[in-house]
Order: sequence, then structure tokens, then C-alpha cells
Amino acid sequence: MKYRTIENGLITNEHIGQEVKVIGWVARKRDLGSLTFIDLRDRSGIIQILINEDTPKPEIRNEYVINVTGIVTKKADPNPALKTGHLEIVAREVVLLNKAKNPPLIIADETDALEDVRLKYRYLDLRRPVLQNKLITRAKIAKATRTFLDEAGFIEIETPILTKSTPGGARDYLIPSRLNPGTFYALAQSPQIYKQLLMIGGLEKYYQIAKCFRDEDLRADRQPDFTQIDIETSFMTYEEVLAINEKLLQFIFKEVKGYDLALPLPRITYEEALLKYGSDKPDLRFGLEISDAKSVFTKFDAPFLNEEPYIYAIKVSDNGDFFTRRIVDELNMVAKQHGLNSFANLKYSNDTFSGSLAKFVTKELHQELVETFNLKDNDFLLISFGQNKRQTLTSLGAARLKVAAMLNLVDKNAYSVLWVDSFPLFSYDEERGNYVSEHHPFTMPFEEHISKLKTNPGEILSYAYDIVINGYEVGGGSMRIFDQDLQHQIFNVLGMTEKEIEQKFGFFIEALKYGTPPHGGIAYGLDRLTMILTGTHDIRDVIAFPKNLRGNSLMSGEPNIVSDFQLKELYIKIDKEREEK
RNA sequence: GGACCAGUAGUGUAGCGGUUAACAUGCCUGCCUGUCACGCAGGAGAUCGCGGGUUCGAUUCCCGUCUGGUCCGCCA
Repeated sequence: MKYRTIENGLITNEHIGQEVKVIGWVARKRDLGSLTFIDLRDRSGIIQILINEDTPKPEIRNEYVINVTGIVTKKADPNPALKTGHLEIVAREVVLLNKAKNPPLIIADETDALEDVRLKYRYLDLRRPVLQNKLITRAKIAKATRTFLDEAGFIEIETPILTKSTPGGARDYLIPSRLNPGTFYALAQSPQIYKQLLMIGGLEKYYQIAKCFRDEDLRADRQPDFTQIDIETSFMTYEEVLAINEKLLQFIFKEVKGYDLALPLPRITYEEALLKYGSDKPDLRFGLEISDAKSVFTKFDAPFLNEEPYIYAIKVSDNGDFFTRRIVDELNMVAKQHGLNSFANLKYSNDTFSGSLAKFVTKELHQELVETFNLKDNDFLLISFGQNKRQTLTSLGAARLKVAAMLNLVDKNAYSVLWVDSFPLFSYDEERGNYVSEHHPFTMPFEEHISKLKTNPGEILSYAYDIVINGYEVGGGSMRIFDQDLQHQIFNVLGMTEKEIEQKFGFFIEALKYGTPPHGGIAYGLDRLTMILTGTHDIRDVIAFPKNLRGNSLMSGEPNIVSDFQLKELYIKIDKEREEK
């Protein structure tokens, strides 16, 4: 006895006239009295079942699981919306295998439910074909990755999830050790140190599709546990590492989407990305480039503007009339969110300026503005100004994205894939009063900048690179330091004492002393890559059982309170006062 | 830690200082031989998130709180 002889979505013309047995969920029932039609859904798709008057039929409602035996028949009037829309199965026997409660959400591509209902009943949400297709795409990406890297001589190696907590970087998820009272493991934030140790261990080419954990606040594209495609290789130069990663991406795009990714990928430096697009992960599917507007606006007789050290502008061509008071207010919200008071703006039409700065435009400035920005009728200038260069740029960068979305400037069928490179090695942390790694402390600085370690660390650039797709940081990596003295100097710049270095990274410094090969690598966010290739902006769409913004599972209810007995075994006491707050 | 938006039948929304709280869909019952988001007729279903205040009267206005979402900070 079998439940099925064929999957619903795989039934084709060649089965016409054959008796088949199918199984699935009742997606829809259309009862015409003596005729009943059922859309029967399994993972492969939907096939219509016809139950005639003389065929005995059980109670049938939505989401019941039924088993149908019958003859595949050609329909007189096909349904073009369905892959199997020209076929149906005329039932001989219909068996009810399981009933179902009335589901709280519509189980179809277009559901009516909002996120929290979908997450609470995730197992029902997962029955929706759109969601299943996203998980299928995710599996295809993983498979293509394995195929490509395997053929390129990489081997898949697992590294520990229970690891040592090392400060710097993201907050750790801590796991108490029962066997070692008072001590903790940290869940791996990434396999970074292990993969470098694998290089020292002589494995040469490693990869892993690795779960990683970071206890930071969540976003639409950030989950506390997520998956990296983690890659490291020895004996390859910077250019060779980028080249093989480009080929990997090309292979994935081809296998998963049938899309031909043109190589080599464009590269843009971190500084250029920030100046032109106000972001270290620019979306290049549209223009709206930022220009330095200091020279013009500094001449404006407006103290709030001309005294600011940084002034930048975006010109939006031929859409001035779009920027009504309401739209400008919306953009100013973006400015506020990024720490500025507001943007300034100028509309140019009929050779006249209007907008927030219009009253400061003198005759001379009028001419200079038109020439500087090459203004045509119905153009619009959005201007950001501030004390902090990065903030002034990134707020305008955020507005750039918003404007592009509002004006529909983004080509949804295009992919913008590029490298952002030449990242600074360090940035200065005002709060902590010392330098912190921009990427991570194992990143190789440009050789010609190493001399600045003692004099001006902030100016050092590094062999770090991000892969950016459609404005998402999809991957990031670097060439690594393989010289123990240089590594030691880096730790010093980061303000670590000899004792701290020894405690936290002693084993790693020691390892570097035994003939470390030149090496480098990258880590891709599998979740984000899947988001892009499935066209969603919500990371929860590409993870089977995701968490909400508070890190809670609305379905199973973690995190949860544990028993006093469990806590006692782990030598942990909960501060009851704090718990009640 | 901060800013903003939302919370009304199972679901998604509308609405308003005094309503029988509306619409769609889902659900239930009946009818229907070619539907495919079937159709038609009828029906059930809501302490308008929670607490307080203003008011003769609050689902509506105000304050607080909880929940969900988006963003900033954070994410080596």
C-alpha cells in the first residue's frame, strides 16, 4: 500500500488516462451540489480533484488531509493560473486521513494575516507555497555553494559552537558550564579564529555553512542566530581571493536564478561609497549621487547652514513637483532618525527657487546654484548639513534610498553586485577613548600603511572587503595577518595590555609562531543572500523558525523561565527584583 | 538606551464624543452538474489591547502601560 504514486504538481499530459493516487491538503473546495471540485495541495503544487455524485465522499473541509485515487483527465476549460490547470483527477475513491481545525490564516500565496499571527502559527504559514519556495531557494544556494567549493578543492569542516568568549565585537550569548562552576562558554559569533587555525593546521581550503550567534538588537534583516557561508583559503593573493569569490557568486546566480552575473565585479572604495552614496553598502541600481555642496551653501547668509563644516546635496531631476510639504516632512523624519535636525531643500522651476532655503537665494547665488548643479526646470535639491561628516553623509544616503523607493527608481529585475574595499583598519571610539577594529583585529593592513601604526592608526587602510548586493551587506572578509609581531602591534593599538592579549588570544598568538601561511577569507550571510534571490526584505521569510524583534519565538515561547533545580546545577541565582521589573 | 507607527469579530481593515460598531474574507446551514478566489440565500461571531483621567456620556480626547512593527544606537 502506498499513499501516493505521483506528486500533485508533477502530473502532466503523459498521465492522461492513467489511474494515480495522490495525497495532500484540501486548499479549497467548490461544492456544486452533485459535483465537487477540490484543489489538492502538496509541496509540489496543486491538482484539481473532481468528485462526481455517485462517488462516496467523506466530510471535506479546508486543510483536511485526504487520499485520492482516480483517473487523470484533460479539462475542457483549463485554468491558466495553475501549472496543472489543464488537468484534473476524476476521483474513484476519496479517503479522509485527518481532520483539521479551521486555520487562523489563509493558507495561500496571498495571506491576510500579519507577521505576529504568521509567526505564532508558523507551521501553517510554512504551508504557503511562497514561503516554501523561499526555503527551497535557500537549499539551492547552499547546494550550489557546496558544489562549487567542493570542485574548487575546498573541504567542509565543522567548528565548535560552544566557544571562548572574547571581548570586542558583538555581545556573546553565554552558556554556563555545569562541569566548571562559575565559567561560561560563548556561542560562536563566527568561526573566525577556528578557520584561521585550520589554515595554520594546513587544511589550505576550508568552508562551512555555519550557524552563528550574536546577542545584539534585531532588525528586519538581522536575527540573533543566523547562518554564514564561511570560507578561508591559504596561499592565495588578495586578487585571487576576490576572483574565486566572484566565480562562486556567478555560479550561485546561474544555478539558482539562471542569471548571468558579469565579471569582474565593480569595486568601489569605502571612502568613495560614503562620499557618493552615503553608505558603505550602496545600492547602485539607481543614481542620485551625493555631491559636496559646501562651496555654494557656505555663501548663504544663513547661520544654521553656513557655519556647519559639512554640507552635501542630492539632485533629483525633473521631479520637483513631487516634493510637496508632506514628502519633505517624511524626508525630514529620515534626517531625525539619523541624528540631524532636518534637511534643507530647494525646488527649481520657471527659473525660480522655492523651498526651505529659497529666501536666502540672492541673485548671484541663483546663478551659481544653477551652474553648480546644472539645474533644469522641475529639479529638486535635498541638502544635508552637520558637524559630523559620517552622520551628515549617511543621513543623506538614507534619504537617497527613500527617494528612490518613493519615485520608483529601482529596477526590481536588476542586481547591483559590487565589492566595497579599502576599509579603514581602525575607527576611533569616542566613548571608550581608544581605537577599535573596523572589521576585526586579524585584518591585514596595507603594507605601505603599517608605519602609521604608531603615529596615525586612523589613516591606515586594510585588505578588507565587503560584497554588497542591492544595498545589502551580503558578505565580508579580509586578508589576515600572518605575522605574530604585526598581530601583537595591532592588539596594542586596540589598547590591550600584554596580560589581556595573553589571556584572550594567547593561544592564537602562539599558533601564529609556527609557520602561519598567508591566508584570507570571507563570510557570506546565507540569510541575506537568500532574501535577495527571493526578493524579500524580511529575513524572517527565509528562516523556517525565526524570532521576532525581541528575540522571542511567538510560536514556542522561548526564551523561557527554567526550574530552580536547573539553575542550581549551573550555580546560577536570579536577581528576583530585577526579574520583576 | 532612544524615535516613530499600529492595536476594533478567526483574519485584514473602516469608523466615530452619544452608532443596532461597518466592510471584506474566513466560519456555520441550505440550494446548485463544470467550478477553478464558483455562485445564490440565510446565520453565528467584537468586554473596540489593558489601567487611569477629562466628560452627563469615551472604542473615539489625554496620560500611563503592555504587545507587534520600522528605524537610530548596537551588530569585531
